[in-house]
Amino acid sequence: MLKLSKKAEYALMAAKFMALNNSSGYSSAKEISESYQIPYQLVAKVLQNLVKSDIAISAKGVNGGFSLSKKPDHISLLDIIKAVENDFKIVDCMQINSSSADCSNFDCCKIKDPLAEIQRKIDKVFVETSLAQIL
Amino acid sequence: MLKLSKKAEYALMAAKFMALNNSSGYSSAKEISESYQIPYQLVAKVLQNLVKSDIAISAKGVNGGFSLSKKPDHISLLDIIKAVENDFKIVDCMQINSSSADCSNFDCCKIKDPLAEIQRKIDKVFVETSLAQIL
DNA sequence: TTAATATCAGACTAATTTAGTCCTTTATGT
DNA sequence: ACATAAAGGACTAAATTAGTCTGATATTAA
Repeated sequence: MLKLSKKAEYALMAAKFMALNNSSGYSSAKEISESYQIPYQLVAKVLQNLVKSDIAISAKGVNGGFSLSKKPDHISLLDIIKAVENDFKIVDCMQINSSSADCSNFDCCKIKDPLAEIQRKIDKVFVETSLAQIL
Repeated sequence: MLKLSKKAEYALMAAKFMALNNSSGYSSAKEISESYQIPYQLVAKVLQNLVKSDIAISAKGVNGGFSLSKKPDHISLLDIIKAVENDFKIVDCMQINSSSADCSNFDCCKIKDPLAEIQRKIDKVFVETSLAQIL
């Protein structure tokens, strides 16, 4: 537990691939899938998520593919991970608008506030590391 | 994802309970389960794990239960979490003795080393927070 | 204008992990 | 003896994650 999902891993790898191969135009899902041995359909989904989050741009058709929309040092690991994960929280009640409907311990929980602080520190780790730093 | 397990949450809550009720001798699994609305069997397991990791001591029989073996400021959140989780790693290959048998990307993975650094920072967050700080 | 390539998108299935339960045994105090 | 409580293992249920399938749309090149 406290594990990154495969989607998050693949997103980081795909982003790295695009950063390294930026000069040669678009990188296709197939290319990335083959060179990193990642299931094609999965990495394709992940790349689409990156596009939706404005981390990458895409081009359809022959010679199409994906390309980063920003410089690697302007993309944090948190940007990338949040593009593919809908909840990057150590406990459910860290979600915005969380209430007692989401957690049976909501009202009697004694560790919420300390965990919020932990959450903040973890976010910080991922915000402070840029894609450029993992190339 | 990147979520703490319920076991980890319950372990933190149970540890906090024991810290707060230290003066009144042993805290039983039943007591903790009822006051925090945690399934009895689960918190019992978690408490047994804390004993195995020398974070708590136990006493069987009437008036028995569990009690912290150290002062709260000498117990880190990582101590508590590791007592109930066997892998507190953001990716599988951070496990000791990990090899290409555990990850199909082991050899071609380009994000291993950077993630190891992230892992180190996350561990630091949990090591540096003591049980005393969440009371 | 047809064929090939590639993204987009959603539903679906399979696999794995996590959460929770049940049952039996062992120990201890009254 | 009896009630209480931890120890421990096997098991089931629920939820999440990983991966697949199918079809649509857009673009380039022959």
